[in-house]
Amino acid sequence: MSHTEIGYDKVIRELGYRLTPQREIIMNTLCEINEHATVHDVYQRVYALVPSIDRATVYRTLHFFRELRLISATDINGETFYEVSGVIPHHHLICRVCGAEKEFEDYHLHDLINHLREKHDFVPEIDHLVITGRCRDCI
Amino acid sequence: MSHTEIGYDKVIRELGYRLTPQREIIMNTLCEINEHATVHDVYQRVYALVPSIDRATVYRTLHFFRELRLISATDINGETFYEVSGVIPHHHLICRVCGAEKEFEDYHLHDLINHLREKHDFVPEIDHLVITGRCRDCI
DNA sequence: ATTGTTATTGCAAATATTTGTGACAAGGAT
DNA sequence: ATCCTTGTCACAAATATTTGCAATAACAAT
Repeated sequence: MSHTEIGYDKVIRELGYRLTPQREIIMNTLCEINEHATVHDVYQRVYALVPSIDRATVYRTLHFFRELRLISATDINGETFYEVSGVIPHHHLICRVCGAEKEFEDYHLHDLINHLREKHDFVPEIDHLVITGRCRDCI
Repeated sequence: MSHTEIGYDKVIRELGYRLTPQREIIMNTLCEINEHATVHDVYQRVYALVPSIDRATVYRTLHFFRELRLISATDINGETFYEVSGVIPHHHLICRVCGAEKEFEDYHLHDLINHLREKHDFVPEIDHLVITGRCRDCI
């Protein structure tokens, strides 16, 4: 997921916010990591690059990006993981026993999403769903 | 959700753990609140009842209950809410704009769950799903 | 009932996260 | 290019959450 594809800078500016070096660096970092990362992961990389950037800024920026839906935040077992929102959302199955992780594609949710839209007047925005359970080997 | 229905004490003992007054009080508190509550909510009530119980114990106990799946933990906008696991799981639709909250019943997920079980060899354990999006009034 | 084993707790210290604030800088206007 | 407005940042302080450890107490065995 390259940041050039996203056009996040435009989104930020069009909403009246400012594109700062800190935000650029943090977004680049998330793109480089290219899988879900914790605040700690992000800060570590950012610090290696520009040590003057404060932890609070990393926290605030990740919250900020999430609010704009530029990234997704996912709670897995009490820990929060951040990831750049892809063009097509994807989701995860995680085994509670062995921890195995498996992607599953968004179209599996289409029926559910349509149903909620038609019968419940609700438009779901499911950027990154994580479903825990048991995988084949742990049933 | 009354604690007598759950038989949580048996679950705890059968797994070799111990039923302590602290655990009883915290479980009772969750049952009394009877909707999703934050750590803060729980601690406040517990403290009013037995001030000697430490915050750390509340944190640890909630994690412990969750691990045993006696309660569910749900992340909503970065805040964690705990709730006693009901006999029949239920889920929530939350509007990102106005915050309106609406329950939806488990059977809406049955197709998805069956699909994941049959085609992906994965048995989902979805205790308490929260889907954010936009409600009718905010579309 | 008493004893022994060890899971659990309270306390304190460590770590993680959020928040207030003055200084700074992004970006629009001139 | 310079000036203004005000959103953003670094820093420090406040709060929230986790962890290490010695003392305690559940509960199984006797």
